[in-house]
Amino acid sequence: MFMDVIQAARGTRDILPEEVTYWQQVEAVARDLLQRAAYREIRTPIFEQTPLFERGIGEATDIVGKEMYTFLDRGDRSITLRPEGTAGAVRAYVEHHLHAQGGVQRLWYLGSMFRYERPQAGRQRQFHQLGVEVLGSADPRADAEVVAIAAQFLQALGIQGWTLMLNTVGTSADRQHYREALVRYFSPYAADLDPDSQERLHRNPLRILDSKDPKTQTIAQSAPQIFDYLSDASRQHFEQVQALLTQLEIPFQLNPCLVRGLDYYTHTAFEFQLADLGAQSTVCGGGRYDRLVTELGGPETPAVGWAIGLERLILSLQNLGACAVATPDCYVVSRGQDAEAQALKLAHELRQQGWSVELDLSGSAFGKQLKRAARSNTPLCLILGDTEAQAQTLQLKWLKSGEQATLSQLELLQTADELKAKIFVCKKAKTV
RNA sequence: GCGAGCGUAGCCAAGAGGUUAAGGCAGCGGAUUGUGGUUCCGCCAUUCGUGGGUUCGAGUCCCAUCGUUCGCCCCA
Repeated sequence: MFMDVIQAARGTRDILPEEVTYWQQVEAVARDLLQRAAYREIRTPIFEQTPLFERGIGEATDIVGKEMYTFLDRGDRSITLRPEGTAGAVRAYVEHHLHAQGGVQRLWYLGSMFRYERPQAGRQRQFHQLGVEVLGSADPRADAEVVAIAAQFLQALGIQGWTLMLNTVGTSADRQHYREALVRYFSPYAADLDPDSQERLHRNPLRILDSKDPKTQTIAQSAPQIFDYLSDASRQHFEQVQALLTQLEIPFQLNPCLVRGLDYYTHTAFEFQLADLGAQSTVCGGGRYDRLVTELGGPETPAVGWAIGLERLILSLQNLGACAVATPDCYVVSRGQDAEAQALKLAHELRQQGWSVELDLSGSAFGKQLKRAARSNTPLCLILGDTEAQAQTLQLKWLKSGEQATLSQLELLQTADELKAKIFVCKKAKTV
């Protein structure tokens, strides 16, 4: 090439047509499932005022501390590309007084999120999340419903072998007591902890629990458990969630080390993990966040939700094998000026009747065009040459059997519905 | 942000300082000037991510830079 080719920015990537098939499948399954569960889609801006995330996610979190795409716009406002979806959804909920509609609001969203991180497989700077939020219910059934929908979603996509990790982080009061206990427990071992954990001892001792350092892990094994520091109400909530999941036959694994990274979580915390994703095994993370709505200026509103990382989900889906690609109903081949014009018109009219039609534009020999028709996997091929153009006819060719007949163009359009039924049968036979 | 590996055509890939840069897939053209998935033939990188340097000589060595992959941190 003559010039340097400009590449997609670091941590971003193009989703090419072949892969888009997977995205469409995921989106279709999500829409269907969420609609059946009475969730309503919400679309919020891709950027927000920076303080929304600072307040909502928490100043001390890594996301706010070092991963946000923040910049000043031309009016000197601090703007941030959303690093997650919950803050924006809750902001909209508060701003538009959705709580005034009363009852429970079930929302879902799907879109791009942005975090300034080192890219890896399953981790981009621009990535996509599907998320749900149930606002206005403190009932453990809401926690269970949300988890159940995530499980159903994975199941509907044919993803097996996930592990559901479950924990509770209690209320902020519970957590405060627990935190103190952890500091008391870990302090004598401070010198034996890995450097990261030493640093966390006073800043965020809960995080020490999921350190990957072997020595730290050994020490953490006998650390006090959150379960012993829960209030009766918190404990009861967590036990009910577990009972409900058991009743729904959703297997889970209690993981007292599971600590979610965002400040707003209370009570239930959970993660769905997939074995085939390497270091980025968490495909879905969520939990209850009873304090966030008031934090953002709304009325006291308990809430629970999750987000699924679509890139990771699709990586796993691709490991399962190919996704069915939609093939056209028919492929139109033509040669010669009149025939080419008539073929274009025919394709146009067939599409108007609901057909999906691919028109060969190459102008190359019939042999080449037929070759392409065969490769396109379509059941039917229409052939127009000079002879057909003059007689206003066409050759109708079934590619699998090779059976071919002459038909007037008018006749084709009149019997399009019957033919379409036959095409449907051919396609079905192929996919079986 | 830290550590390590990698970067040769649209894709996979040989190449280990000596020079016309293997091979396969895909693509395009032809054998077959109006009929398909086979076969055969031909074409398809003045250049090895980019920029410097070492050398008589660099895809091969060195440095930088960009990208990518893996791990850490963290998260979806």
